[in-house]
Amino acid sequence: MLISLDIGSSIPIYVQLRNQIVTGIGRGELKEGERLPTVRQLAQDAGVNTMTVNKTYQLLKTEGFITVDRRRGATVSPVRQWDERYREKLEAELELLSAEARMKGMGQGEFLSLCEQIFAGMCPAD
Amino acid sequence: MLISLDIGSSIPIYVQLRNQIVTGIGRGELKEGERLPTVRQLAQDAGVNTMTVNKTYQLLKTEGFITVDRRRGATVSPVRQWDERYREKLEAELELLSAEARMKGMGQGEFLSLCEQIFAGMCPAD
Amino acid sequence: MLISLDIGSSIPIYVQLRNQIVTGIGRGELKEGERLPTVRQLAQDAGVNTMTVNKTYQLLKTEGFITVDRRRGATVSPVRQWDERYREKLEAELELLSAEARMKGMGQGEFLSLCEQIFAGMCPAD
Amino acid sequence: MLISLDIGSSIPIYVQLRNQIVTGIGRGELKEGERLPTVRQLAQDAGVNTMTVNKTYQLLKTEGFITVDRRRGATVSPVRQWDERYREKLEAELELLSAEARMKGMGQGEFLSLCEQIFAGMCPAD
DNA sequence: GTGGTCTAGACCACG
DNA sequence: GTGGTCTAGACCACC
Repeated sequence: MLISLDIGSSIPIYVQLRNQIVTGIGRGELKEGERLPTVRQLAQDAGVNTMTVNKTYQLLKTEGFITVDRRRGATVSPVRQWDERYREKLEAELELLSAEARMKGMGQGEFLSLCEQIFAGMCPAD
Repeated sequence: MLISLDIGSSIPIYVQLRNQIVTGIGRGELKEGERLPTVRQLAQDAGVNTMTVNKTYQLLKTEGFITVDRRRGATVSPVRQWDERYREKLEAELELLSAEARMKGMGQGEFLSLCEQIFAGMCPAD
Repeated sequence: MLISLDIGSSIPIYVQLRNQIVTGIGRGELKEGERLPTVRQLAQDAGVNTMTVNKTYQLLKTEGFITVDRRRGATVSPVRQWDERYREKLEAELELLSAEARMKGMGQGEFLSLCEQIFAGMCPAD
Repeated sequence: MLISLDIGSSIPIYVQLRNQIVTGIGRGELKEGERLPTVRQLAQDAGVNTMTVNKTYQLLKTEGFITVDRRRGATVSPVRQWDERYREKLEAELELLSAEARMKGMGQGEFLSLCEQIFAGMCPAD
């Protein structure tokens, strides 16, 4: 998995890391049950402080995306059924993206085909 | 337009305001050329400082969503064609949303029908 | 003379007007002794308040670029010798432009040929 | 780097600061990758509020002249190739300066030698 | 330690 | 009456 951070972005580094790992899992680069790099390893690869990676793993654990075991390290959790709060959050974010796309002159067909292309293209193995 | 802020959210107030205004425009509650509330008015309605609203308007102006005129205040800009940077930003955000949806157990059909429902439902007048 | 204002620019309208008139004179579209439009005429053409145009003419008068006569209206003043204050102002502005050009990756040759092209091209009649 | 502000100037303080920093970089007093003073430090040195300096840094960041890193503060960005919008802005400003110089009785030779002297003299190390 | 955000209140330029 | 700027001082997130 390749990590590319955007220093100078307003998004905190630990959130950028979290997003890249989530995307990596979605893409199938990291599969269910597979181990994530150790905190120290990832910190070295990404060139950041171990505290930062630690925060990322704690966040992913809280969100239910990974399991942290003292012996086996961090592993990808199995897929779970969504809850109502997630659904609302997703809808709000899609609404914002849709509004922006409209204001940038993007039509419905184009927007939806992009959504399909990206969702379908993430994980060809599925 | 109703404004609801989540104090205590990690998202800065001026970004929350920006998002709500963008969504409001996308929904058709604010149309092209229409005036936004004055800085002071919105500040009072939302219960925040004028500088916070000012920051929001500056951001929207930089993004090309509104025009700020010394005489008439802020108005909704006409739709513009997107550029490459926006496209990349949109793709990255959709990829992240798709990955999260997958990991929450959401299938492609469900995800896409949600996208369509939200995009189509924004602005019934179109 | 064509006037094009950029509403939403941080530059005040009366300064934009002043700049366009100065550029117009430099280009030779307005010659020494020639009359400028009346305040009301220019205000109508540019779609601004007469007070704004008035302010522009007062500024140009203060700078010595035009003469305002109650009977003949505003006319372009003859060329004058520069003073030390103008020289310093010009140098400061050129230094800023040079610094920006350098940081945008522009070389000396390119910068100077642009200067020459613009200065020479302004007023072919000279 | 020495900062000298003109209180009472119509140019906002945060723009004056921006201009002086840009000129400083152009002069070679601040080199690529070098750190700028912290917001608080510069605020104290210049005798202005931290928010004013903050605004300056935000502006420089938006313009691509500096990078703001949560860890190391602000650093001078590497030189980038200019885009079309910058070119147009530069041309408009040079046209205005040329017109003013003409009306002040400055000849082409004198104007161009001044341009050369200033551009060449900025950064002797190059 | 850094920058980022926010407030309350003030003053000013612009039109 | 509009937005733009600035201050003084505070608190917070991030690393």
